[in-house]
Amino acid sequence: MKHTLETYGFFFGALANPNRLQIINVLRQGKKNVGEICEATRFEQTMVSHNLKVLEYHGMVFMEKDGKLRYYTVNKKTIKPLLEFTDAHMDEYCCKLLGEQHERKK
Amino acid sequence: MKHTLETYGFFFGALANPNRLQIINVLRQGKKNVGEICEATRFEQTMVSHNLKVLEYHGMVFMEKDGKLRYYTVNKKTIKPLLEFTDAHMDEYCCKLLGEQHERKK
DNA sequence: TCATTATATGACCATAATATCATATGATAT
DNA sequence: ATATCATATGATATTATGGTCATATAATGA
Repeated sequence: MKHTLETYGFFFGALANPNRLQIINVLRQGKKNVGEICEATRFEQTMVSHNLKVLEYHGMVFMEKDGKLRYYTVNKKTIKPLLEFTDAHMDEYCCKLLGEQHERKK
Repeated sequence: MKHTLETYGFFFGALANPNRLQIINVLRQGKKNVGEICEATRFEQTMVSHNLKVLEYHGMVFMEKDGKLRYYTVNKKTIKPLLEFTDAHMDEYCCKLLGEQHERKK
């Protein structure tokens, strides 16, 4: 751990939100502008913009202007292995626990 | 992504807290019981127990009873590469941004 | 059995995160 | 210059998270 604990916490916090994860997921299919992300997710534009800002700040997505459009791409180098790795962990440890006690409140 | 977005979000949320990260960090040195974790972190016992529960739920730490003591170990298989990977990402993308705009409120 | 030590649990309050609403900026075209 | 479209920003209300306090459980020993 080379950085402060706050920095790590902040970083993981960016991934701790299902809506942001859905945006990431949509971007894994390829480059998309904000409108396309809204369409794919059925999220409001302002919400998407706010969350893209968080993701961009943490280097999880990159932005590229094209006229009045802004295209976003996911940082595959980071996101792909991070999620694959998390998948593997969940397969082994997490899912067998879900539903036991700690069920997240709706 | 094989699991629900909520599950991933919940998982990363467990890592989105500096105190939990500090507990993890202490456990990386080796197996410790709750009292030893309190001593090492200077955290209150109840706070440590609450946070250990979260970490254990997500398979990030394991627990082993020994008399009235409960020893915890970190799940190195998951935590070590996850943190190393995050380090590498931060070296490249994150730290150069810190302090620019999104500084976390105190 | 009772006392003590170690740890966990539940309730509560303060703080932080989040989506939404209203509005602003920026780019293009007319 | 103004209208329009795409996106961003700021404020606010609501919800979620987290630490603390009080208390419970569990194990051991006297």
